[in-house]
Formats: sequence, structure tokens, C-alpha cells
Amino acid sequence: MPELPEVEVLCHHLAPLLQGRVIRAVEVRRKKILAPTSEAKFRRALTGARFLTLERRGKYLVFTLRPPAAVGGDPFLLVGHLGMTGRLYLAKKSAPLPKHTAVVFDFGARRLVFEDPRAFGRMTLDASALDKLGPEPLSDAFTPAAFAAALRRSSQAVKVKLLDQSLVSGVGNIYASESLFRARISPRLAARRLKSAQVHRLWQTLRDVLGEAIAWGSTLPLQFDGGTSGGLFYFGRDPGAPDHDHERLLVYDRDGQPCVACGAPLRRIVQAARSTFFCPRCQR
DNA sequence: AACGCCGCCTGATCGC
DNA sequence: TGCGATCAGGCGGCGT
Repeated sequence: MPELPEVEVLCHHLAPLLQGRVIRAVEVRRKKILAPTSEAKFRRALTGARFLTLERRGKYLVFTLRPPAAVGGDPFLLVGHLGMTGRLYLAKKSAPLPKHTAVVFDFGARRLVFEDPRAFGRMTLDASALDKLGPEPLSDAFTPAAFAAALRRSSQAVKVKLLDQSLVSGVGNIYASESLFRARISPRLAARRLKSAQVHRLWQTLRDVLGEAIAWGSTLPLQFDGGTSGGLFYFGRDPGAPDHDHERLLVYDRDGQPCVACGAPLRRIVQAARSTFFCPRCQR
């Protein structure tokens, strides 16, 4: 499940590899991924276009492209989201495409593959989702004061509220639980009931947890030749590689295991139809 | 305006 | 052993 840190690492590695590349051909295998953009419009806009920049916004990938010279016009945005199971990688053209390939950009010897088994992801020309995003948690725009003001307006449990992308962008189910554990705040506490010291702790731990996850992800070997997906360059995890997430995360997916801080058994509860993991003793 | 709920998807896992 | 039911979850849309 890619959240802000995973998308950041992907973006960091992929940006220099895409810059300047021209899309020779576009293949769409799952139209739903483009929604609400039509396949015709998508192909028309992207065939012959050149990648200029790639940036992350929340959990979104924001590509800037220049239309082909024959068409002209200003640079435009292509917006990607990996959803639950999306993967994006640059591969040799000879490498087989995965079963749930959604979109392929042909560059000649290589191609950019967007694959997504559950199809919760998006690759679209509609950038409107970006307008609804709250501040970047690692930016100066994300201040304790603004965070506190937003929390005060909500009666929802703080864990649920952290998943609201209009509050702060990029936090998903994993880092919401991890941050609350580190801040020693109960996930069930109503957002508006947090004391000012708790708000400040949560503000700080959010930044710490996300920053550390980026640093951790940056150490992973993301480039390989001959992995299970056959990519020359691979981003978004090799499905055949061991997953070390479990060693790094302190509470996520650790129902019943001892808390690293106090030894009490960690618990799993369900909030807004999503799993929350926490220590009932450390987090009041 | 804020909130709760549903639908979208498929692979993994569970129970019989 | 095989198969159907259940679960997981980000986000948009909708009703309240």
C-alpha cells in the first residue's frame, strides 16, 4: 500500500529516468484506470508528448508533459495514483507485461508500465483531485496551528481523521497507526478532544515517521536486472523480493504481539471499515 | 459542512 | 481437495 513515503521514493528515482523521454505509442489495457478521461482523449494527448517533470503531491504522482511540436500548446499534467496495488516501472520492451497491466507508454527500447491488479489506481488527465488535498506534512505549510485548527473542527476519531486527505495529504492506514503509537495517543480519541500538547506531539511524530520511512525506502535496492517482473529498472517493489515492512513497523499488522515500549499485547480494532493497530496501555 | 456508507476490484485466506 | 464466502482498503459519490 503505497503512502506518501513510498510514492516519494518512487518519484525520486523515476523522475530523472523519465525526463525528456517522448512517448512513441500509448497502450491502454484497462480503461477504467483513466477515468474520467476517455481513452481517445488520453491517447490523443499523450502520443508524441515529452516528459518534462515528475513530482509527488500527497500520494499522487504529478507528471508534466509537453505536447508534440506538431500539436503545440502549453505543457499539461498527467496525474497518477497507485491505489492499493499499483506499480509503475521502466522495463525493457522484451520483458513480458504483467497480467493486470493497465497502461503502457512506449519509449522505443524501453517502456513505462503501470500495472494494478485491483484497479483502484489512476492514470488520468483529470487533475482535479489535487485541488482537494491538504498541506504536505513535510512542508512549512503544515504548521501545528493549522493542524490544530483542522482537528478542532472534527468529531471523528483522530485515526479516521488522519486519513482525510484534505486535512493533511499523504497519510494512509499504515502511517496513521504508526504515528499515533509514537505520539502515545489513542486512535479512538475524538479529533477535537486532543490537548494542545498532543496535537503538537502528533504533528511532530507524523513528520518523523514519514521522514524516516522515506529514508528507509531510499536505502532499498530499487534497480535491478532480471527480477521477477523482468524489468531493467523496477519501482514500486519487486513482487518476488522479501518484504521487510514488518520489521520496520512498530504496530501495523501486529495484533496480539507485545508492544515494543511496554510489552502489553497490541490490539487491532476496526474504524471506518479499516484496521487500526495500537497499544491499549501506551495509547490512552 | 461534516459525516457515514456504498461501490469499485482481485488475490489471499478461511471454513466446510 | 476444492470451492464459495469473506476480507482488505483509497477514494469518489451520494444521502443525511
